[in-house]
Amino acid sequence: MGEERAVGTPVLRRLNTAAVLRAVRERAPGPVRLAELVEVTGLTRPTVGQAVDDLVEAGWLQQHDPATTPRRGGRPALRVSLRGRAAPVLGLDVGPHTVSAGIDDLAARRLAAVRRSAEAGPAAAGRLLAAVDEVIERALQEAGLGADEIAGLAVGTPGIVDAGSGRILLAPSVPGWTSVDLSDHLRGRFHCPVQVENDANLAALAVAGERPGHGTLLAVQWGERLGAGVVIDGRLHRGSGAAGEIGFIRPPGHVPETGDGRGPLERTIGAEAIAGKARRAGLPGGAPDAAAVFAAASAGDSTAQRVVDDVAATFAQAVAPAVLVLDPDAIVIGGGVARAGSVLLAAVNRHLADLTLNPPAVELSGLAEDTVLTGALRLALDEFWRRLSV
Amino acid sequence: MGEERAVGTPVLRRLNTAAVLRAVRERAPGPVRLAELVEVTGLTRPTVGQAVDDLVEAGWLQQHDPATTPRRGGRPALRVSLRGRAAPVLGLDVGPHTVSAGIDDLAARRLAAVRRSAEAGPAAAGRLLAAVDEVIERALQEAGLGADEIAGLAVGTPGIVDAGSGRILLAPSVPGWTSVDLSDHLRGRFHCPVQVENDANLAALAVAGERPGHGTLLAVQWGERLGAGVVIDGRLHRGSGAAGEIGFIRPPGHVPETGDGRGPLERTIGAEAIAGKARRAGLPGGAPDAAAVFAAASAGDSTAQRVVDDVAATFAQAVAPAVLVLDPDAIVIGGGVARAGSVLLAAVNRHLADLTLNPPAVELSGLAEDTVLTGALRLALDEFWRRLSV
DNA sequence: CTAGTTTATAAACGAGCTTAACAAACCCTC
DNA sequence: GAGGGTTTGTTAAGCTCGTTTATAAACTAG
Repeated sequence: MGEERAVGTPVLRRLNTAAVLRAVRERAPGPVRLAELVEVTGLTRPTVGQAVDDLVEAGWLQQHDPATTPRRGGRPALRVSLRGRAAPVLGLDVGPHTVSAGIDDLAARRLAAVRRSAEAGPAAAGRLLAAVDEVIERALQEAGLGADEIAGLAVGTPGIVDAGSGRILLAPSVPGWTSVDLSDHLRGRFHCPVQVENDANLAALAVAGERPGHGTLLAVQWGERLGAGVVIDGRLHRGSGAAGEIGFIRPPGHVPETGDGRGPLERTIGAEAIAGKARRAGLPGGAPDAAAVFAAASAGDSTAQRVVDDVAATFAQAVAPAVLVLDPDAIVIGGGVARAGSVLLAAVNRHLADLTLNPPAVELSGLAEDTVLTGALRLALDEFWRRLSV
Repeated sequence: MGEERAVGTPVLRRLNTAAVLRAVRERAPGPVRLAELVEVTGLTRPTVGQAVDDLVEAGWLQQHDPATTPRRGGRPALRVSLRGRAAPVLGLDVGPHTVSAGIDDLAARRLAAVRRSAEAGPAAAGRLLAAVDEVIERALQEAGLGADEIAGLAVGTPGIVDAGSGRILLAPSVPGWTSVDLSDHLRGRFHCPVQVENDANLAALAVAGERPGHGTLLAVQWGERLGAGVVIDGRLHRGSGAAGEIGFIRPPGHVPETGDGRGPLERTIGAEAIAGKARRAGLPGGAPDAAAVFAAASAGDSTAQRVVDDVAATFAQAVAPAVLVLDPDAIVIGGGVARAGSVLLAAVNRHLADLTLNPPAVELSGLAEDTVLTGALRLALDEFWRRLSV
């Protein structure tokens, strides 16, 4: 730790080269004129030239043909861009039913995306692991890459993950999953940094990536299960490892056990519980699912509206203390329930305004199915760049 | 923003000088041999010599008389130490009833500490401001310093403070306080960085300073009012400005308004409310205050024990959602109620264990009355060092 | 008083950035 | 198509800084 040895002129070179690389990255994926880099970095032309030469040599950047540069009435500029293929990263989303893999290049361009379902049930852990290996293989093939070329890897999984070892400590939704050392398994195949992270946390990272600027964000994944991730100034907050587990908040009143490892709030306002509430409230139309309830509420059905309001109130009361302590700029709701639309949003906003000092903006996530995968790729990329600049 | 211009060899000098200063600071307040600095920083002897010369010249360090160095069988070493007086910082704690000021030197040695009471009531804001000016004057006198020598200033005040402007947005406990621009007032007298911060946040910073290492800490101030500060990896979490306002968490059940701006949780388990609960429960001994209730509970009185358990349960239920989201390593309770001792602690621990996945260590703060002042001085010092290394 | 140890000083060297002058390549106008 | 204007690239001199290496200083132990 604290290795800051030998601060001589070579360190300057490293610093400046890193600054140039960062500047190119910020303008990715398009090519950048060297003169532009001079302006942006504040370095002088010879310095930038030297750094670019080094970076091209090392494979980080690629020169563009001067013939193709747009003319602006002077000597044609040299242009460079990130050579994305130089360090692709692999992301994985290991869900209880689905496993997906994606590969992004340095500039966050998607090189491959593969998805595969895996049946649940007994021995699910084993099947999941096999599915993981398969999607990895297919993704590598699709991108035309070997495992050794991968520069970073991040995996999203349900459950609570130990930050240090990467071991999964608690994963009620996948039987046997805690006894699989996923991190170790992957490290056997890849010789790059491997990060295992809770899926809701990665989703939060993906959501934060969509939002401009920094600040505090609470990103809720609301489906059958209920989880959240906290992102502060672009960085994931892990707490002592289990941050964001809002599914285990206990709402007022008695919540019957289900024995499937779900938390009290999940059992009260998870997608399944919402359908149950509607059924008990006598919503016409047989056995509705959560989506049907929200649709009915949107259409004006007063029974459904009461159910939605009840759900929103419970949610707001459950998270209000966390909102008061964390004071996030926004709460973004994703997951299956997020497709509910504005009915739910308005109700949550209304209740939260009543329960907090500084009600955050409550929004629905605009991200589609691949949220966790996107977050995993983002984490892998972030880690990669972080290592570069240290 | 992003000014990183002109990265030439002079930057190296700045970097290395800063590294030397940091190394000296880490060994404060004792003097350090130059040879030791060479070893610690990894720089070479001539470089360290140059940096030390510069720092002595600029007044940051002072040389020690070689005659006084302990002999170790060789040429006597040059030794330097922080010249604390070079940049003292001023801390203020503006409470509703008491105002205190403190001055620390660079090495966090206390140079002055002054306290003064200010009566509440109408026109309290004006009297407070006068008291602030007075304690500042006396502290400066006590330390033998002029206002221009102060290198940093931080103020703790009740209420919610806007991070950008330093304006106080909400302060129910001091009438008229929001219309006083404290930050502006101080900036008129001092030409150093001025930070205004919520008092509970500063207390949290002080508590965090007492704890080794990093991690997530929820520091609760529990007295008549109830507030908290969140410290993550040594840095204060401000959220959008009002983080930690646990007094406004709404516990289950109806909480009558009192119209004095206190939040629902404060009205339920604040010091005054605890006494009220005991009175209503029929605790013998007339009109007890909170301390008496805790004392009776410790002594074995079952009525008092029921009250304490009720209070602890309410507290635990209120903060459990925040604990699940934040997953702090510890909750430290300070303020008047903290003097309750292990009765309260045990009860809170018990209830929290039942309501969270990963129950944090609940502890009592070891800090005395000056918690907020200590935090203010710490914030001012942190800011000062932060500015130096940028 | 000499040997050994620890520390400080000074000069030579090398790496890196900056300045400044100059060259290249292109557009436009006459 | 020749020359001026513009943007960009190239090169060499000069400066700052850290490192290396050799040498001197100051002290203790025996």
